[in-house]
Amino acid sequence: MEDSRAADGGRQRPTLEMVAAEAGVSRGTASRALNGGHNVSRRAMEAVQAAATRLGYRPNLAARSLVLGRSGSIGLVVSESDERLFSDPYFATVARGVHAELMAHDVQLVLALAQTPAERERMLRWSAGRPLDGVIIISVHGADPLPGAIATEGVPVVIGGAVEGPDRDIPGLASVDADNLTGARSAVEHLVSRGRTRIGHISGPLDMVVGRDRLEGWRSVVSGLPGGAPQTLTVEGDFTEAAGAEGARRLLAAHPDLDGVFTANDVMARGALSALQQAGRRVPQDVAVVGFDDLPGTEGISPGLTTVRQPVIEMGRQMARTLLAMVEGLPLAERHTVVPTTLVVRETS
Amino acid sequence: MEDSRAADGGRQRPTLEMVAAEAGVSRGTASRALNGGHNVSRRAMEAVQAAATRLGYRPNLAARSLVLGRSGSIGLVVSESDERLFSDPYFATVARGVHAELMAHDVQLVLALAQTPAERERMLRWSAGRPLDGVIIISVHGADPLPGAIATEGVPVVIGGAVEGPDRDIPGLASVDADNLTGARSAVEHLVSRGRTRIGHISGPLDMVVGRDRLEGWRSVVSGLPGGAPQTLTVEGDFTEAAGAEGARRLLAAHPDLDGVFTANDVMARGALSALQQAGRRVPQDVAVVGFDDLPGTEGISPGLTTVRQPVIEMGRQMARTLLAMVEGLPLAERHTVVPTTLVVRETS
DNA sequence: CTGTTAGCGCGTTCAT
DNA sequence: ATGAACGCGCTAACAG
Repeated sequence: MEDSRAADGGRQRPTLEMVAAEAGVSRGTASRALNGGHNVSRRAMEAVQAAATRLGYRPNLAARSLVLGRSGSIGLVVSESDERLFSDPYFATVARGVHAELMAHDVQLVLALAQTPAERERMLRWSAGRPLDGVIIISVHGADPLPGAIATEGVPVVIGGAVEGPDRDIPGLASVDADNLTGARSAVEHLVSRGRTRIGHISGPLDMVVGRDRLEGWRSVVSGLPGGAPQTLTVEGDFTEAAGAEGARRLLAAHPDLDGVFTANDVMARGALSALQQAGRRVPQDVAVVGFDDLPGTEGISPGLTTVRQPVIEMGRQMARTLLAMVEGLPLAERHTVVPTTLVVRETS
Repeated sequence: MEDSRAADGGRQRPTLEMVAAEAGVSRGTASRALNGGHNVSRRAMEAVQAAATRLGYRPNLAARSLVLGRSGSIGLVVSESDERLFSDPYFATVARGVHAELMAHDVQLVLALAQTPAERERMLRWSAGRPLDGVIIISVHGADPLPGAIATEGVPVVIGGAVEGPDRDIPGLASVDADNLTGARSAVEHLVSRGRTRIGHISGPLDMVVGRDRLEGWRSVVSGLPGGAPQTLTVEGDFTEAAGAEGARRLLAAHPDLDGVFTANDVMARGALSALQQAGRRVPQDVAVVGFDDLPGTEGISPGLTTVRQPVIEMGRQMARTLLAMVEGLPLAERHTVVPTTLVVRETS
């Protein structure tokens, strides 16, 4: 098979062996010259680099991974429908933070989707094969077994969001989350301080920890109010604008005297805002609104929205930093990081 | 180093060798048993599978890629800012089509971003290292050298969009595009048939072929109208809603008698729609509007919008099919595919 | 049907 | 500073 050629009608891809031959050195020297260049004479160095350029040499990453036990790339896996992935600015913002940190460390970021059970199974098999040095998983619903399963395969995992249950104790699994409970409380307390007494909540999906945490924050404050925290003051949403609008309508129907709304994210706040206005309510005079997120670059989404800011880009960076540390085998100061939030008061409250 | 252990505090990851030993067969037999199972006795088959399960064996993908010369995954690279990637439903839709087709062929899809020059350089180096069997590139701006460069490295490339210039002749590079010229013409001709005579165009980025093609389609029809196709009837947009609104305002300012607008995509149409209404124009009575795309699931974006439908999901599938064929080394019927569009008339015209 | 062997391309000892 | 040799984990080709 001396004559085996690539399917691309070209000649055989140059290997390190060929570069070495071209440069008149051994493969070992060529390898050293190309990485770091320690213990290599100037002459050899230059000869190798010239040969590599001349031949258009590109190191085969599979071979390198095999010997190094590392691929130099990490994955961002999203357990979410592609619609939401591409429509909710939250994902883009996390990705931006992760991306920024990884670029600084010269590691390649790949995004992958794992929506259906079949895909999650495939994702497990795939990542267990170690094409990635580690994975960041965001938007975890329910008691999703995927993160724990991947971590158990020996692949470091960082979850964007909180981790409950036994997964917390898996050594190869870390997390970065905002302090949703405190953040939600600050939002509702702010509404209370503004004299609001009938405060509804449009929650996130209740199969997500983030949804339950923000709901709990709301409840803990509202339950201290005269009217208490009846079921009817809460509507479950799914973080989409449509859910925000629908939620506001339902709250209004159940409580015409509604004077405040806390939504679990800003996208739903936008939906609520337009529904409230369509219902003839003035914001904030009749009903005050507070959201959650305050993502950079989304001022256009809901101008003047009072909201709870979580530093999403920085959280993304933190996820990446944590993961890289785990890949290096470094000890972590804390496996489960909680980041504080900030209330940002604007015109809607 | 007999005792080298993984950093995850666990024992050595099981290799095929260990599975074979556990099953009491040779590595060759174990390999055959695990893939396809040809020429393997029932007994051996079962023993190997049992051993693999017992040990929690996961094949090392790097090793497999190295010998097979194939990774079993392909990349979708987006030359776009993460904001647009995540905000324009077009990308999600292409991704859905690509994804669907790849899943059917059991190949893993990975998304990667290549925005800045530095990132594009890194992307070239990375893909040349063959971690991917092929690459689909969408949203190509200007005379981007990246696709051609990757193809020249022997990695099959399919471009989502048109290809101009010398890249068309690179054997390892194919493309799938809508018939933008004809599509745009049909949109404008439709407006003309509705009696419109003052038809403006809000274009896509003119550094993209798709932007220029749709503009040209508009021009070819409008230039035959009494008023001709003056510069002022065109505004360059960037496919965002804000650009659509701004574009409509500028068109209105230059041509108060504007009675039709063709936008290069539906997202901009939405922006234009609200700007027109804010300016007191009724749609379609005063100004008729036609967009481009008609992506599934976006009825909520611009209800009742007349538009030029391009079958984006199917185009995504076609990109994947084409790429897979190239990876297999199969001959292509046509390297540069052009897909027809359909005018969909609704209430805005 | 099965075991043995030969690489895939590369980084890294270990001598020199 | 350099070359020779080894092995990463796996599949395929070859004998049996």
